[in-house]
Amino acid sequence: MESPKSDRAKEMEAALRRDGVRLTRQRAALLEVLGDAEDHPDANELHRRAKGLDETVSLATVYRTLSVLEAQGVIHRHAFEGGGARFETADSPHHDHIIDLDTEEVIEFRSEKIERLQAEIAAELGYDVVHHRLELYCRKAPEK
Amino acid sequence: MESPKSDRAKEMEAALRRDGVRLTRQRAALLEVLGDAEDHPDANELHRRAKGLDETVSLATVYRTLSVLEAQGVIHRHAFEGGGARFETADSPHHDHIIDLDTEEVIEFRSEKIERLQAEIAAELGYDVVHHRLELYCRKAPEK
DNA sequence: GTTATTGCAAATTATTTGCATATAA
DNA sequence: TTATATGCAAATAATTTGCAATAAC
Repeated sequence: MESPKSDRAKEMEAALRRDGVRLTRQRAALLEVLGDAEDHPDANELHRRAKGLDETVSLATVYRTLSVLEAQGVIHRHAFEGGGARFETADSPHHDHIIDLDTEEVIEFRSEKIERLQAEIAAELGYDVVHHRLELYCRKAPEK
Repeated sequence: MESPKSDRAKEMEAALRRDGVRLTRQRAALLEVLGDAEDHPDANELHRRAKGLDETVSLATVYRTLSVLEAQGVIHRHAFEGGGARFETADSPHHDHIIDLDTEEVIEFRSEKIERLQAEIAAELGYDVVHHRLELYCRKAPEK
């Protein structure tokens, strides 16, 4: 096998068509790049990668398409500390993030317990949680 | 009583002096405003309030002073969704935030359980939490 | 009297938008 | 064909910075 992830690009493509959004050459390149991404790139990095597939993609189109995809719920936009927004496909179940302060690397995790506690706390204060943001800014623990 | 909070301004003043930072007229105004704030204002709002005490305070000085205070750990800077950074004095114990999506209002809460779980999760993945960010974006729950 | 601090205006960074042209459906 | 999308360059928004003037200590 070679690029098992391109299925994600196809799924995103389908979501666009479903909403009557035109699939341009530039968008196809961006979808491919998003589908292949194993990390959490920012708009600039996505632009850089997309240009590798189609030289004509402009940064403005990257931003515009990211907004469309986000509105469709196909990708998620994260505003981690420092720098601009970073993106990931929305096909994996909900999770929160650990950000390695030294490498900028992002690790995903999920905790049912924390999810539950959040809802409980909000409820006690008379609120419903619409969405949340839990980010742990971390350093590698010293060798045990 | 009238302004029981101004003690906070005095404490911040002391922190500045301790580090040999000069207490200018403009900084005094900002400290007063920060000390009196019961909410989580942004730089612009702080500037607006500070000008009420000293017409000569510029927005640039507000930003510069906020940076100094943050570096000293005297105030905290929060980057909630949408708009610019918002600030609060650092004298209350650590807490997280609920942001009311309809009013922009910020409610503070604290959960030992969540704090503990965060540290556990990070440890399992080989990390130490340096700091974190937990924000619940909420709407008022419908009447029971 | 020094040296930090100021206001102002210009610079930065990330992102958005107006407009004439190109293109997907 | 025709409305949607594009690239480019200019516009925003939040924040930072260079510099000559000013004011803390």
